[in-house]
Amino acid sequence: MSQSDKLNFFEQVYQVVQTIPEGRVTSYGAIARFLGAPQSARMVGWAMNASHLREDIPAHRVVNRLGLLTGKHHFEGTNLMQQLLENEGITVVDNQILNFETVFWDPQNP
DNA sequence: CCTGTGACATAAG
DNA sequence: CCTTATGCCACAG
Repeated sequence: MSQSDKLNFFEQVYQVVQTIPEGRVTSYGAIARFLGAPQSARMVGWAMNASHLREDIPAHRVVNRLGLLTGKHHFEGTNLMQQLLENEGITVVDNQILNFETVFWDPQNP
């Protein structure tokens, strides 16, 4: 293997995001760390920004480490991200996920 | 090639 | 609680 042994960073992010089960969420840092770049969480966010180019990317399940819906403005409307999360049984108040640690899903420790 | 930008994380004051 | 600053890397222009 020479060229495809290492997938693009974006692809890796999408792979992980698609693995997030319903009713669960994860953080950019957790994904970055899973990919071996704990200090490159921004790349995850950047990948999510381009997630609209992909399908089946539940970006609403990815929030920052505080459980804050920092990227909700990238969804249509003003509360679509929250609606999607609540639709999966996640409670969101003031753009923040309640019981974040309870619904948190670690790609390295499912 | 260089610069700006970004849905983050962490540290410091 | 707040704002700054730094690191990290990919991409657009």
